[in-house]
Amino acid sequence: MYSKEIDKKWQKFWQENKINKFDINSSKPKYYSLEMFSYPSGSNLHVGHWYNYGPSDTLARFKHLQGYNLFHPMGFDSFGLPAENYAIKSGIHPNTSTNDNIKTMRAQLEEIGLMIDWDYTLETHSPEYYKWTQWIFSILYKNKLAYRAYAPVNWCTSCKTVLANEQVVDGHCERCESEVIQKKLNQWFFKITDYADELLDKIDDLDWPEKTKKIQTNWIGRSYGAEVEFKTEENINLKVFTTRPDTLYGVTYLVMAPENDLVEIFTKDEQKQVVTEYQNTAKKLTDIERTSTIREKTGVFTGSYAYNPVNNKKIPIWISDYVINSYGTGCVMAVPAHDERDFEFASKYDLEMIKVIEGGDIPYCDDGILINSMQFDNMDSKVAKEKIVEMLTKLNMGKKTKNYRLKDWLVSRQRYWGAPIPIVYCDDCGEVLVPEKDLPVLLPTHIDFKPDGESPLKRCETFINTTCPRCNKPAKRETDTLDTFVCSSWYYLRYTDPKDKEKAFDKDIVNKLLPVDTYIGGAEHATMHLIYARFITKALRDLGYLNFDEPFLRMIHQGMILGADGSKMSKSRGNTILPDDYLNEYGSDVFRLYLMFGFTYQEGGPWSDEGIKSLSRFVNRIDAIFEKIYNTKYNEKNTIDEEEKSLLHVENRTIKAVTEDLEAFSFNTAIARCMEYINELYKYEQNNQEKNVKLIKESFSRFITIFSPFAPHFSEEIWDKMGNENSIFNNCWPTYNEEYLELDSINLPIQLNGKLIGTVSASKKENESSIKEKVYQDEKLNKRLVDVEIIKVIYVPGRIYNMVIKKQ
RNA sequence: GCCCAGGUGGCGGAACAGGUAGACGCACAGGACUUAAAAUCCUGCGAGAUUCAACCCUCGUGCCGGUUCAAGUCCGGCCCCGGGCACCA
Repeated sequence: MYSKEIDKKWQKFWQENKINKFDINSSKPKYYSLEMFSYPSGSNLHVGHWYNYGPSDTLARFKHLQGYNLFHPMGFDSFGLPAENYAIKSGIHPNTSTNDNIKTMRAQLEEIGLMIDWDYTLETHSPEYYKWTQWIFSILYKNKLAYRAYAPVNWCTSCKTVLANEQVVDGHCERCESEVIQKKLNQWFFKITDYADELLDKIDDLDWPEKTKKIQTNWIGRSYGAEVEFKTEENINLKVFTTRPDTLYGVTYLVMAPENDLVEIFTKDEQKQVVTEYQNTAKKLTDIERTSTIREKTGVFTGSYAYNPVNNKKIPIWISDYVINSYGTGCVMAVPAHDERDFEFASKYDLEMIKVIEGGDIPYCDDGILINSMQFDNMDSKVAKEKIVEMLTKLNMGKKTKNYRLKDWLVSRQRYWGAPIPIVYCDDCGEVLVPEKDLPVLLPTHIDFKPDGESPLKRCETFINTTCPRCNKPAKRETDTLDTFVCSSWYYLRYTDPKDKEKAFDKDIVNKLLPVDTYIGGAEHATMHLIYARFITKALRDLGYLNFDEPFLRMIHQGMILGADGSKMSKSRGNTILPDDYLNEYGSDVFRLYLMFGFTYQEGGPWSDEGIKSLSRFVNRIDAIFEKIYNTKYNEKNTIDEEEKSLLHVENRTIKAVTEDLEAFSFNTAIARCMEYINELYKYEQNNQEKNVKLIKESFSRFITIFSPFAPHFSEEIWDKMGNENSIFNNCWPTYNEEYLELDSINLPIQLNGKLIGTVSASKKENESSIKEKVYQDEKLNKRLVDVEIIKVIYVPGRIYNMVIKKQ
């Protein structure tokens, strides 16, 4: 009987016999199977961990059995806020708690029984790792892909740190859900926008969930249009970005964001007071208030005018908070007749509207035929867009351009538990990069953690005070640390040789082992980790450190396991499922089998105690039939008759289906096929007086091999009991035999006008007249065909025989 | 508001490329074994009508319509649920 003791027995065996060892020099084709690494939390593994790592281990073992040189590493994303917040509460140093947690977590991961070579592990908080995270920063810095800027940034009032745009959800912090406000600060950025086009264009090549690709596409948000310059009274060229240059003759005013630096220049004395008041009001609004589409639009006139480059029309310059300063030029040309927002604004302030596209009521926002546009009249919008931009280019008053929603990645954080940014500030030399030989810039260990809006490192004199690497005079260190997403943006590269002391990774080794063949992890990383990792890979490629374009060829998101009540598991609801409880009762394999069988992997769903019981039953059923077959003296025969053919048919169908289902991450149907085989085996065992024992044993042996990735401990135990010397994982994945895949005869559905009226027994290749004969010979079918006129017969061999009759 | 997924028995979920809807499992019911129960094994199990009994008799994949010999699957419109973006000019 299968139990937790069997898990332990084989986990020990695998370790002692180095069954999970990865050999970089193997001549077999590589398969890099990766799951998103975890944050080492203090509590035990939850169902989510099992659901991520269990099924993906099945895939990994399957690939190993198929003859691939499996690379399946595991590590820890160990920098980050939870450890620091815990330290603030408990006084326990993050380094202590993190190391303890990793120890616990690794022991728990080993209890799952994963095919992992723990020689290839990493912890992002160790100096051996973050030295190279700092190195990544250095090479980006040297190549102008990392820069420092004074800019408005997102500030989490509770975490007391800045956040990247990607980490702000509905105006709230992605982690703690506190309100996020705007602050102007000196911060570090990675120039991800340099890669906007490639990140977007290469999405098509990825075998990722369509949804995730769509989210990234929208996040990057490329729009094509034109930059148009409007000369102002002050003889300054005011630039705007528009996707609708075809509506240029309909521009009746310009609007700038209130915080735009140019506002001051255009504000006339008599408008100074209202403008300043408006700017102050706008500043006080939170992002949520300001970007709410329900809010009525507001704005004020600056007092200045500009001239439309195409017809010299004099138009007023307004400011309004419906314009976003960080997108485009922070100034837009307003066409109230053909834009809903401009229409709303113009209606409120009684501004002029000029219709330039033929169509329905204004605001008419679709493309159409131009009117009131001089020589462009009667032209279609699509053509006019090109022609008008051509003219602007000639006039030197505009050009074709594109804009992105994506902004540069803000990577600095005002927190302690992260990789220090390797920069020193010197009074003489300014901003100086710490040279590679001085890396890592170590995090000091004795520190006061209280968050006060500045990096806790700012209070650590021994850390701050240093000498300038360039001139050797006293200098001060950068006290911000790197976003933990920087650490996780390159870990899949470090895995390939995590003990390398000379470099972050070896070019030849990463080129050999990467890209990752399948990457499994949560869908919530679509606009964060998954976009950052792609960017870092592309940047490293361009800097000559590797030669592939994309880190993750295939991506799968696991769903979420809910509580038995159908809602998200939470302590407050009391619907939490603790894997440990079930592990003791049923063993790892049963727990893993249930997670694979009970849900669609990408969907997840509610937990069921009855459900896991059924998988325990299934495992015992396999055990029981195995014992019976191997320990009973049967009346033997050695012929292959109908019964044997039927067993072989189900077996080969199972091998084929399981192979295909695993490729498609359809674990539930794969296990269903295994159940069908066992059911068939029971039938054979019970219904036949004489048995082909040799055939059953061979068949079962192939079955247990394909079952081993799903239930590795149990299968290894059975394999051992069968008298095998080697591990079942030294086996080869069985291939199916075409001969037994097809049955001699099937029940061919017979239809009348597309409705089923019965079946006849036929072979898959039987000709039409033979089927017709069988139909008329069948009493019940024949009865239905009296007095009807068959107009047409559609016969798809092996599929359907449909007779079309005249309707009465 | 826009974009993307999804809606199938009492339940979890299957269904290749349009070709027997409901695989496999749970729950339930009946039977075998047992002194009995549990466990195990076997059988049945979408709804309805009809029937001594049985049946491929009718209906049925969120709703309405269409294409087709044939629709869970394709097309058009709508409803609901989940996710993403949200004044991006």
